[in-house]
This record gives sequence, C-alpha cells and structure tokens, in this order.
Amino acid sequence: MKQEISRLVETALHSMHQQGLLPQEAMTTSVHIERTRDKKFGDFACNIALLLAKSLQKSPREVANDIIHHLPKHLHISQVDIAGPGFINFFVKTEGFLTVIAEVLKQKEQYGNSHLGKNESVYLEFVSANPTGPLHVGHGRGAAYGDTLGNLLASQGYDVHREYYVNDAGRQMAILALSVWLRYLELCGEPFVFPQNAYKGDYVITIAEKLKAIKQNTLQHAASTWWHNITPDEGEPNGDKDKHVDDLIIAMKHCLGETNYDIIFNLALNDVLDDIRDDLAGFGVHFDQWFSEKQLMQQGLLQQGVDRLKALGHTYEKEGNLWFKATAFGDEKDRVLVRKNGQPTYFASDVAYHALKFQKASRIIDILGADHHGYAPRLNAMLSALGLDCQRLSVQFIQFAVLYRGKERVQMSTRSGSFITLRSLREEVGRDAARFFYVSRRHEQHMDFDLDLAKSKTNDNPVYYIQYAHARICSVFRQLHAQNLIYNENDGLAHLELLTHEDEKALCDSLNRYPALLEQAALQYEPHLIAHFLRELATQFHTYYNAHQFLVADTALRDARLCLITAVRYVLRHGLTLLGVSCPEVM
RNA sequence: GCGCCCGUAGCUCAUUUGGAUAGAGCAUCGGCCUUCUAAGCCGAGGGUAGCAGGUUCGAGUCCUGCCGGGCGCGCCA
Repeated sequence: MKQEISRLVETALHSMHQQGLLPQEAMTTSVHIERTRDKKFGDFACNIALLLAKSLQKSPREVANDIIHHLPKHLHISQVDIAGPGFINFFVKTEGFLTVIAEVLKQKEQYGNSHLGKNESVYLEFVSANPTGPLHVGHGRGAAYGDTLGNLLASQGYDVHREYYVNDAGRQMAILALSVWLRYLELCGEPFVFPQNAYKGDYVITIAEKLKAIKQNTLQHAASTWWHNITPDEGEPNGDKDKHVDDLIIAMKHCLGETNYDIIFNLALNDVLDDIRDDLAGFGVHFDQWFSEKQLMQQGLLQQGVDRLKALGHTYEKEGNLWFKATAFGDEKDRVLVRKNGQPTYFASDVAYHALKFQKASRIIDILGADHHGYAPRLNAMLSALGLDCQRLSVQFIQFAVLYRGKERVQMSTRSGSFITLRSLREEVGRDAARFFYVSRRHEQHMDFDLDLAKSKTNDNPVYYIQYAHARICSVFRQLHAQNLIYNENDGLAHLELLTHEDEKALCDSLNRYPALLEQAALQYEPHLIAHFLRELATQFHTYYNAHQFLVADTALRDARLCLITAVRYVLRHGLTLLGVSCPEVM
C-alpha cells in the first residue's frame, strides 16, 4: 500500500512536470510516504509539498493542492486531504489492508523473511568472554543481542556465521590455572595465603576437587620447595598483587614442569568452557565456531599478521618492542605488537584474527562490551594499514546493565567471585523472560537491571503478554474443534470484506508493516524493534479478542476472522522465534 | 584533563532516523468474568524531553556550550 501511494505521488509529480508546473530539479526530490501517528490524519502521509515549497516559491499547502489534483484515482483510497502545514494525508479503505491476510497465509512461517541481504556473508562475533569463570548476567545482554541479531540477519537473507573468540592464550588463563592449583594444594592440606589477584570464585574449588580426584596428591608440593623469590602480595611491605601472581605462575611452571602445568591449564579451560557452552545452549544461543586464540598462534597466523604489517612498513622498533604506527591511521597513540620479551600483545592476535575474518566474509560485525569502545579506533587503524576497507567492519557496543537489588547497586567482579551468573538468572526467571528483557532495550542504551524485580515479579515481563496472545489464538482453535466446527480457509479468504471493524484494520496494518520493520531492524542492527512490534501486535490482538467473538454462527464471518487470527499467529511466532523465545500453545 | 555512550511521566523504556497534540509497561485510581483462557480488556490522572542557545516551514531527534551519570584513556584481556 505504501509503495502504491508512493507511485501515485510520483505519477502526479511527473504529469505536473510535463505540464510545466514543476522544474526538472524538483523531480530529484525523493517521495517519502510514512504512516501517520494519529488516525485522524488518515493512514499514510506525504511531506513532499513541504519539501518542494521553497524551490517553487509557493506555500506548501498550495503545492499540496496542485499535487492532489494530479493524483490518479486508486481503488482503495477513500479520501485525500491537505492538513497542517502542508501534509498530504491518504485515507485507505479497510479492503486495502485486508490483502495481507492472504499473503501471510500463503507464506506461512516464511512471512517476514526477505532476500534483502542477497546472501552476503556476515561474520558475527559475540560474547567472547574470557574463559576464566562462568558467564554472569552482564554477558547475557551481549548473548541475547548477538543471537537475535544473527537470527534477524539470517531471516533477511544474509549468510550468517556466528563465532565465539576464546581467549585461551593470555595471562588471565594462566592466573586461572594458578588459582586451581593453589586451591588443590589447599585441599591437600598445604597452608598459605591465597593471592588477592587470583580467582576466588567457588567454581575454582570445584575444578580443584576434580583435579584432586584425577591426580590424587601427585601434584602436591610443599611451599618450601617452590615458593622462592616471590614478590609479596598487596598489603605487605613492597607488595604488588600483579607481580605476586606473575611470580607465582613462573614458580608453578618451574615446579610442575610443562606437562603437569598443561594438565591443570587444560582441565580448567575445558571445565569453564564446557560450563559456558552449556549455559549458552540453555539460553538458546549456539555458535558455528569456537575460535581459539591459541590456535591462531600455533597455526602461525599471528606471526603472518605481524609480518604483513612489518612488510608494509607500518611498524618500527623502540626500546626492544615492535610497535605499530597506529597514529598514522587516525589512532591516538601507537600500539605495541610484540613485547621485548618476545610475547605478542592481545592487539597482535587481533590483527591476525581480523585479517582472517576479512578473508572469510564480506561483512564483519564485532559485538563488544561498552568498556571496549576505545578499541574501535585501533581496529580501524590496523585495517586501513592492511589495505582493508574498514567500512566492512561494524563494531556494536553493548552498554552495561547496571545491576540493582531493589535500590541497592550490586557490584560484580569475576576475580572476587561476587557476581550473579547467567545460569542462576536463567534458572530463576526462565530463558524466555530473560532473553526478552535483554533485547527489548536498544543495545546502546544504558540499562538498569533490578534483580529482585527480574526474579520475583516475573509476570510483569511483557513476554508473557505476547505469548498469551499466541496461546489464546491456539485456544480458539481448540474450542473450534471442541464445538465440532470446521475452519475453511478458502471460504474465509473469499469473505475478507466482512472484516470491517477498526480492530481488524489495525491488525492488518501491523501485519502489513512487519516485513519492512524487520528490514529496518536488520539494516540498523536493532532487534529491539521486533520486541516492541510484537508487544503492539499482541495489544491489538487482545483488544480485538475482548471486543469480538470469533466463533460466531455466521460461517463466512467466522472463517474470515479465523483467517485473520491465524495470520496474526504466524507473525507472532515468527517474531518470537527471532528473539529466541518459545511460543507456548497453552498457558 | 582528554575520548566514547547516555539523560524522555514516580520507576523501566519506546518514539517509524527531522514531522502534526511525545507514547507504552509497571505503580496509583475507577469500571468489565452465566459468552472463544481476566497472564486479559476499557477508562482516569501523571511531561518545561537535564539546562541554555543555534540551524528551518517544523527539533526529543541535527550543531555549540554548560550540568549530571556510566565507561575508557596499560607492553591487561
């Protein structure tokens, strides 16, 4: 309907041009039709007269009047008005909206899908939390957003690859391995003070218990045999918590030897990763690939990336470190690639990782926590240096969810073990409520997350309202069968003109705009629009449900109404499925 | 100090990318179950869109400056 009106206006402008009422340059102004906010302004509005008025040196209302006089007639348009400063308002007859019902019933669960993406490959990386502990509720937002965005893009014809980048090569993982070993030593009865900077969560003890079950006491070493030349922990004279753990890691490797160290390291890594994988699966989030940073190094890709930058002349050496000239590409300072001890930085592996992504896909989306926003300029600098088009990379930052328990702010830290896990949230409020809640806010909007509210008053979550609309439709059909009535779809489609109520028109209007809404949401990476649309559609349905009886004696009317609510059901299901939310038939 | 994000009803958030009288939910108040599920519907109150300028037919939306909040500014990941 929107496109049809757009064409009508274009036709009008064209004939005005031919009659010399419109100069050539005015024809370049693109016609934009939008839905009205208020139905008293009709169903669609066009602001073209306001845009043309200046160049024509006429009042906007005058221009609008000229346009209306050149508009071709259209079967479904009942009235065209000029309103306000010069808007052209179109009133569409209800029949103009009803055709969508046949369209939805024809496409069924495909309705809403499109080929917008033309099969373009998209490399979507999200969550990618360090495998040093369980996911917490802060990660949930990125998981829900990323997965929904993936679903959305796939539905719009993009070829989506989902990936979790596993930081299994860095210092943090070494600290986890150390933490596990120290807990293990405690279980063996060794006395010492647990380092402040080590991981203190209970899961570390659980892993240590597993280690003890497997290796018994074979990895036990009295502190007197290996605790030498360790910088004191913070709080003690000349203490430094970072140096303290780093020294302990070196001593640990020295004491255990590489093989035993790797056993502990891998046990910890795999245990945590299994937990994360399982948690995400329970959240309905699946990845095509879990990409290991360590493999990036082992396969020599990291070195290749560094060599490439070096060969292109974008690096220099200073004080033994290898630097990337990031400032030459718009970053605020140069970045170290390889430390003087030969260790590559995190940034170096990101060079290699992104070069790889650019090889594999034409569009790359990184979903990062908002605390990483400073990372975007150096990524862009690096891509430019490599001669890659940084327009192909889009970095989406997820703002933090600030957690509250009632009025009280909850501090979270993986290190200290004081955090709410995603798993516990999921178990308490359920996957549907959690996913809907996360994705119903715009991702770059700061969000307040009240744990008490989320956990106690789950019925307040709008997701149930939407699911209830779906269940009610299913229930109507159960009643239909219980009353031994038959639903004849073709008969219903043949009598759609019986749907004359405003409620019915409003529902069809929503069904009509659903595909365009999905396209918009996909292009802007804003899946929250789906959540809001569904809420609105559910409201319209509940209103309709309360105002009219569906299972009426008049078969033609009954079938027509059943066609409409079946179409509504398809769209509800399509949208909820994109959000990773279930569609219960009974509630 | 510099950079990024943000500020909309008592609370949590929308607002069709610059459109007409800024809308929902929660909370508060008043109605609706002998009729397809009341996890629902109908109605009421509640606003200087942080503040001040600017751009134009028109600004919550774009620009500038303040104020307030979050985050970042490592050879951490």
